[in-house]
Order: sequence, then structure tokens, then C-alpha cells
Amino acid sequence: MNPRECSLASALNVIGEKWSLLALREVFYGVHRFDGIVRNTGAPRDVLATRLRTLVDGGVLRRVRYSERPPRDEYHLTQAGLELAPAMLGLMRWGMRWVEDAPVSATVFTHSCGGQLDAGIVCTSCGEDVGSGEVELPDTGTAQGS
Amino acid sequence: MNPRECSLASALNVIGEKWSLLALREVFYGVHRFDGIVRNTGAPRDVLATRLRTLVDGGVLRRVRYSERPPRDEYHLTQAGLELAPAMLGLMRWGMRWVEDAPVSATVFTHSCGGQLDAGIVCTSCGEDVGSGEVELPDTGTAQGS
DNA sequence: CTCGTGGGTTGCGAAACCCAACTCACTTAT
DNA sequence: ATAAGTGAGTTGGGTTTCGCAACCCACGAG
Repeated sequence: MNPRECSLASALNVIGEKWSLLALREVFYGVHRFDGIVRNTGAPRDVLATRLRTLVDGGVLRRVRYSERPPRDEYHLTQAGLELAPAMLGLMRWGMRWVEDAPVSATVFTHSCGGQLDAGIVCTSCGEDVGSGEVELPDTGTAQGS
Repeated sequence: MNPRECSLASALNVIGEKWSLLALREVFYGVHRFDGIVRNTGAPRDVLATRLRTLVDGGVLRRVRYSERPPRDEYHLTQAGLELAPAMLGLMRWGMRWVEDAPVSATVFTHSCGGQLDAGIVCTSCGEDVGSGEVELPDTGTAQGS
């Protein structure tokens, strides 16, 4: 009867609103300041202001002061924010592969070895790298109710 | 000046609206019908109806008729939908790890070997499994403009 | 012939979104 | 010494979207 409790829903409470992930993308890309994020995302300024606040409150970003008088802060990733990288990469990759007219986007993340990073699925017990599509669905049968 | 073109934005156009990912979660979990998805997500019926439509239009879900008269369809994952698994797993894992009071959620995806699957980042050139947090950010310096 | 179920649609008030303009607090040009 | 520009928002307003409850239609069961 009640909605399923799920960490996905919890995650979406923090980063699931419109513009949140695009704002985070900019910070990942090294754009740390309000106007830059506005320009690169196209988000309305007021909406972005509240998004950044919830991201800070949610522990994903932290403000770093770079000027007293006038007081101005940059937005930087926390550890929690950094660890969103796999999920964001997964979405980017998916968009590239499956959404028509998505840009082939040259901007990607690089490993320290110089190679490009990719999001994948790994089996925690046998360590095997699972190709997308070989996921076994949980055996909930056709159960519909809660 | 213009917003950055990015496959992440394209992806979010398809699966970024409220309830979309939760609806997809249900389909992943084997709940294929409207009422089941409504019950398990808590989404308003009207919103869910339009979300399912955009997911179908976006090629993530497909309708599978299971009854003529009255005509009734189930929602099933397409290949594109299945390949959202890494991204969704990434978000679930992140929620579990970083969001307070997120359920420890026993429902996960399993590999054919019986182990639990996890989302990770892999280097495409050296093949190394990169621990979250070791991501090298693109060297955009402090560039702010477009 | 009424009840229940599945899959929606409709109406309407509340909330969120978007945009343009405005505010401070400075810094740099003229 | 004004004037114009930058950075980081806030404010006012109109427009969409959300969310909820109620309704509808087709059927099947009792």
C-alpha cells in the first residue's frame, strides 16, 4: 500500500530535481561559481540558487569562500559529491548511446593513466565486469502489490 | 553563452522528470502494470500516465499487450531501458551510502553467479577498476564562460 | 445488477518554474 | 568623479506542472 522504500528515492530527494545534476556536472567540469553555472546550464538564476542550497544542505557541495568583502563563495564537491561520478557517467554514457541528437560530447573523465573512464557494472562476488544487459532482475515474479 | 551541450542533459530529457526513475525501478523489479507502479511509487496516477508515455516515446519502455478487450498493456524494458541499470545502480548505491535515513534496502540486482552487482568506474584503456574518488577532473581550469 | 479491478482522464487548487528586472558590494574604465 | 561592468544573488509576476480526488469505461465475478 505504501510506496517502496528505496535508496534510489532517497538519492533523488537530494539530486533529483530539475537542474541539480546539470549544476553538479558543471562543478565536476571545474566551473565553481554561480554565474558560470548559470551560463553553462541555462538554469534560471533563482532556481539555481535554491538548488545549490539544497545540494549544500544535502552534503553534495560545500561552499568555499574566495573573497571577503564582498563575501563570495565557490561551490566545490564534497566526498559525497565526488562519489556521484559513477552515476553521472552512467547517465552521460546512456544519453550518448540512446538519445537521438545527443551530442557525441568529447568532454569525459579521464583516469590517471590517461585513458577514458566509463561506468560499468561489476559483480562484487566474482569480480567479473558485467556487460550492460546481462543483469539478472530480482525474482519478484509478477507481484504487483506492496 | 549558450548552455553546454551534453549527453547528460539529453538523458535527463528522457528520464529526468519526477517519478520517471522510480517508475523504471518498478519495471526493473518486475512490476509491469499501471496500478502496481502507482502503488509502489506513490506517484499520482495522472502524472504517472504521462511519464510512462514519455518513457515509451523515449524508447526506454515498450507496451506489451496482455489482453485484448479490454485492451490492456504491460510496460516492459527495451534494450535502452535495460542499459540504464548501471546508472540506476549507481544512484541507489550512492543513496545508501550518503543519504541519511535511506533504507539499507535489501533489494539489489544479482549476477548470474549469485553475487551482488555494483556500479563502478572502469578505465577503458588500462582496464583498471577505479575506486570512487580517484576520478581525474577534466582540466578546464577556472574557465567560467561557454 | 451491483461490486471490484485495471487503466486511465478530468477539474481544480497548490506548488514549482521561468524570466526580467532589481539590489548590493565592489572593480575597472573614461 | 561619474559610468559601466562583474558576481551573487533576490523579488515580482505570469505560466506550467504537480498532486489529489473524483470520475469514466470495459469487463469479470458473485
